[in-house]
Amino acid sequence: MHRTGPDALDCLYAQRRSPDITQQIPPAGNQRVTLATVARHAQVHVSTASRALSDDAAGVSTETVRRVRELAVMLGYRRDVGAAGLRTGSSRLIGVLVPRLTDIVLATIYESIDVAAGAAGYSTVVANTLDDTDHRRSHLDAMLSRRIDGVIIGDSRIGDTAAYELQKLGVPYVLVMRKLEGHLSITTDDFLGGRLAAEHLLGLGHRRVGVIAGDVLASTGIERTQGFRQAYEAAGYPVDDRYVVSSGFDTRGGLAAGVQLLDLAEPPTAIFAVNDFIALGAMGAVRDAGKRLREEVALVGYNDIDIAATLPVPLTSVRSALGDMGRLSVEALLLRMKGQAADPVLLPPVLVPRATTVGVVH
Amino acid sequence: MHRTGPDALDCLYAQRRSPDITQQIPPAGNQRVTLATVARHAQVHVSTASRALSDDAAGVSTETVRRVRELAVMLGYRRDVGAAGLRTGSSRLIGVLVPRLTDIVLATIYESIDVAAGAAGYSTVVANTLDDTDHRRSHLDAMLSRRIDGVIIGDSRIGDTAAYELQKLGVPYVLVMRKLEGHLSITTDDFLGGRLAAEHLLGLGHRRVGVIAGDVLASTGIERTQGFRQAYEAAGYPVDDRYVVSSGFDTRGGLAAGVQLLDLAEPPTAIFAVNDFIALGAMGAVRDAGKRLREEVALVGYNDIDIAATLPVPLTSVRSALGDMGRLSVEALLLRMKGQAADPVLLPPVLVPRATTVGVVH
DNA sequence: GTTGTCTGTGCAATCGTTTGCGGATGATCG
DNA sequence: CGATCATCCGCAAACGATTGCACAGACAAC
Repeated sequence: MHRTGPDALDCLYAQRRSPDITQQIPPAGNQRVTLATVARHAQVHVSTASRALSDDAAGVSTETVRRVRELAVMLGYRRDVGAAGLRTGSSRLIGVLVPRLTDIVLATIYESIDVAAGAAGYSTVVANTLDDTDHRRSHLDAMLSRRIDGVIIGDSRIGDTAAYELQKLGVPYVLVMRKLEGHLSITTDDFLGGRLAAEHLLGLGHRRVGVIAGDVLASTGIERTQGFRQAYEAAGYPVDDRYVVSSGFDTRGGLAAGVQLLDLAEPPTAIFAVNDFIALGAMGAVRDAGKRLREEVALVGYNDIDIAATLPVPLTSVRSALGDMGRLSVEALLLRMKGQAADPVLLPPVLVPRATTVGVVH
Repeated sequence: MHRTGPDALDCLYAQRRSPDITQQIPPAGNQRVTLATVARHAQVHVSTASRALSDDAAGVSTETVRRVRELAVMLGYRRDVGAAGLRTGSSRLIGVLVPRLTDIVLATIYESIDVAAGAAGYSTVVANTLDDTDHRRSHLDAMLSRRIDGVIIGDSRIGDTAAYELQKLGVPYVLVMRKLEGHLSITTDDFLGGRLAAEHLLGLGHRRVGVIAGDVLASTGIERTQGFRQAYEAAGYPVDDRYVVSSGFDTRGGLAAGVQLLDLAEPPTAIFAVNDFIALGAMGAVRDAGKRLREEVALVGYNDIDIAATLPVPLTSVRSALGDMGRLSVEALLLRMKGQAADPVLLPPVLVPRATTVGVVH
């Protein structure tokens, strides 16, 4: 037994009543039950069995269909979709590229993609690309080797070639969450979201504000920042470049960027973080600077993930319909896979005010 | 164009310079390049080409290997792993069952699984089972239909049949994160983790404590709770049943359970939440009850996810080596897939004290 | 010169499924 | 009663790769 625990007693605790779990018993002498097996039992040709089991059992008598299907379940037959795909040319597999699944936003989108794809009879494979070209390359290669039917790209960045490559290969694809000039994408209106955040803070009287802008190559961060700055400029309070810092999309990045902003000679009275995790990191920075949230530094996040509402100081955030994005991206992809045209989608965000910006929590 | 935004201008903003992105251009008149294509160009038989491209190009002259490989990349050949799998019987695919990917803990484990599997030449498919029998059934079915080579089960619950079914089918599998009596599992020592939390709170003088125990059917919640209660009992302060409430593993569940605990006639002075998301929800409950964290209600979480450290009030948490769990589960599964025995693993957790329990933050 | 070994290659079967085509059967119609 | 037609089913060829086996040629040993 592999022991790594500091306490042998505790290590033994778990498995002490289990006799032989380290060795898995191989299957009994049962052969794999294939279409031929079913056909043999039903006394029909394998081609007939295949037709009988297909969705529209055309050209097969109802009696035969009944018999074949009954035997199929009795024998525990399971169609080999790989073999079927070899013949039909379709793997019934949709690939999904995300920066990382530990980002709850992408995980949420992926969940809804998987549900929608499943409803349409497709399985999904997801790849963490870590916003890194090599990872994306190798994962995309692996997907193509499995003859993926279509790809949903959730990690596109400016200058990224994945979308172009798929276009060239003729593999249907759709972008979700992040946009890329010239490619079909299903996103929320990040520009508007940034503006909403700005208008909220403007209405509260904040004039000197900072922005934690996220990845400079991701359209989300770019457009949210643009929308925000544009609204502030229009109001007559342009945001100085020194008050806009880029960052990773995670807590760590938010912390570092928050520290940077609060270290300014004249620190901002409010911070707009283009994503809730960044905002969470910024909270840490505010705390470390010995300042109080809202009273001294207001904070607005983006996406309104679940935990935003239950934090010790609930976070004001711009809510985007993540589930809808996922679902709609699948719909668009399915259209393209049928060779039809699909429309880009821009979902409207909504600002949810909470304690990091306003006194009264509702 | 599909318009859902409240502002037509903003809707147009995104795609205004893109002429024809709704319609994807189908591939040019190029045929799929298959092994036969490469063989033809290299003027060898397809079997020779196959051997030349395999890892140990045994029985092929080095000159032929060179020529075939060169042509393969030139022609953009990509081996169809589905077709290969049909012949070899191996899909080079590992299935992963998780309750949900929006749970950062499982997402982290899955990430490390995917990395480790990738390094061994396997792809992974992940399924959200939502701790629901039907979802697990259908996802597992889909995986088996793709002739998965092995399964990593991260969502097992007491009474669940997935592991038994795989055992019966002879499909290699390993449990991760959660245990199940009689099945090989790679976990952290949850019992010890619970004890660590208890000892920490005992040392701080807390005598009347509550536990938010998570899912009553998941070994993680069960053992963490057991370890905790046992330590308190051993110290002479048994935890009354009314102070132990079960919950979902998410923020919402933690909030509800927290409210329940704080509504008791004599509310606990400290709460042990068996997972950080639950702790996050409990934070909300503490806030809603108008109490102060630590001073009036101390809080200990579990797993030490990234955000725990940067919260406005940083969360004391029991850290478990999530990445190691994922990696080790792949190692164990690979062993089993080779028909060898693998040892169960119990990784030691560590308590990280922070502001929700102790005054001095370091 | 026969036998033997070794190396490099081709042949053909195989994995499990789908599907175009044609044959057999029975019903319908004129 | 013969022609026409629909219905049901089997045959065999794919799909793209892998692999046991045979064979041809080179070369060495006896």
